[in-house]
Amino acid sequence: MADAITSRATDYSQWYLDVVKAAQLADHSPVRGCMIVKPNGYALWDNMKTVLDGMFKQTGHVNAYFPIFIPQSFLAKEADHVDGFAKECAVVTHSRLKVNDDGTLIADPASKLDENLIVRPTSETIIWDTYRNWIQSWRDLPVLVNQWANVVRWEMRTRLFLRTMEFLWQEGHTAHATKEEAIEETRLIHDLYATFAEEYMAMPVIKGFKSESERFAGAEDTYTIEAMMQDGKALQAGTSHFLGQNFAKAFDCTFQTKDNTLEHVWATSWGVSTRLIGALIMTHSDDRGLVLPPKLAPTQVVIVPIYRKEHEKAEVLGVAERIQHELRGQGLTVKLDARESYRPGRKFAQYEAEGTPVRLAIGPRDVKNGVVEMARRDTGEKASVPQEGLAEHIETTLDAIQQGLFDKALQFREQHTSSVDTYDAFKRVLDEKGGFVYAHWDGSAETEAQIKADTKATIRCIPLDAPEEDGVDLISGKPSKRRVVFAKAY
RNA sequence: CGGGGCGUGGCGCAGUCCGGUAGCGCAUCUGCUUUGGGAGCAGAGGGUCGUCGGUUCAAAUCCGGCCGCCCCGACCA
Repeated sequence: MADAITSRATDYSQWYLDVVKAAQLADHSPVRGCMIVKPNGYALWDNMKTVLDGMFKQTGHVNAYFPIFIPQSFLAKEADHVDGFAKECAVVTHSRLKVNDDGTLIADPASKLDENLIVRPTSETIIWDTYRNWIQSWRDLPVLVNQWANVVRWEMRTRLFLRTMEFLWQEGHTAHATKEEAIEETRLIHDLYATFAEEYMAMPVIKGFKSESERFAGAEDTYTIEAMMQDGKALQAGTSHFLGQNFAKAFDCTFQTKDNTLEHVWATSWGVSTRLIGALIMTHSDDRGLVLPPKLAPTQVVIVPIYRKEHEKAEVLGVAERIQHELRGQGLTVKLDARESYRPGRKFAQYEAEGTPVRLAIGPRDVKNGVVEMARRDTGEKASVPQEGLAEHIETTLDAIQQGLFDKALQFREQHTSSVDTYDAFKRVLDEKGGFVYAHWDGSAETEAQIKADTKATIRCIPLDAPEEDGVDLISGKPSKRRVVFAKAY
């Protein structure tokens, strides 16, 4: 391995799980491949949801909810969609159990369903079956609906947060009168996801669209945001799909236009999932545990009181409570950890593992001097700070942490991004350095498949901002107009 | 489904080769002393060793079947 990738990366999986365990985000459940999201981890998801939900609503979207069960026949209506999802569906075939004479339980043969139900792997089909009835006229459009839900995909191999059998997500499903409007919606959400990733998660992303082979099953175009994890592998963090009229045609969803013609509606769908928790962990964490961006951290500031004697305790806790009150008054989330069963050092280590951005320690010395000790999770820096004007100081620090995390992640990505012109160089860079590799591609599925077979790298996206540049395909030698991003991916 | 590995208190493991009736670390509980970087000491609780069968005076250990899990490949937000 090149020195560019730390030793941590060679054993990334173990390290990653250690971090997760240390922070008590989740455990493996008795149900294979499913996750238990513990309160700490769920608080993080809650914060992400709140921000995203606000962004959706600001852009005119509304929430709704559709059934978890999808009739099997629905799935068959869009050919590409079936191809993509048929192999990973949980199927409900019976409606009740029966206790045998010997005490064993079986699915009651008498309760076999007339038609199997699929546990949704995604909701396009049942939603478009519904939209057919909702949409009659151009006056009914657009439909801008989002759903917060769980979905199930029967994966062969799972990985905590990144690929679980059941996961939580939001899925937006919109219907429009024109192709242009649907594409505009697709791009709007794509931008929204990128903004969320960069401004809230402090995770730089590359915006682009997918090659045909990586496209969502049933989409005409898939826009993606791709992030780089600390081991140099790519993670698809969110996708926004332009579905054309595919689902409208499959589900016969038409509307009457102003010109009194009958047309199929244009569609989009888009989603992000609990995979973002994994993305956040793998982007910022270090060997001491999680590092959370202040804008999403469930607790932004933790206060650890330190004292020996009873009179010290009264003084210290008095100041600590006053500071907590002040900071809360400024809109910060603050936790005062006054547990007496644990010593300060242990608390320090605990909140470092949990990723709390700012820690304040207050002891008799600080009380006497009118200061507190402030420690930053991202840099580990500790400083003595006056109690006077503390809230402003902390707000400034939180902003600096938020920005610092983004800058650090961006710098890491740039250090692990290469540009190559020959297949030999491509293979060498992937092998020795990893990361993102910009290279020319002739647009053929053959080249793409060949590269994947040889190197396990895939085209992560065709970047939107890639400049026009003449070049030749790595393998075929055919002309190419711009570079695409290759990487090994999760 | 192919190739490897593993099932022993809540978690992580040793013991298996060479059978003798289960142990270590962490965690938990009690008490005392501690508290500015993961406390110390003393004591306590908790496991029919994945499962079924076989061999044996005796099985976590040997033999056979089954079940489950993990890692690597094909599938994937």
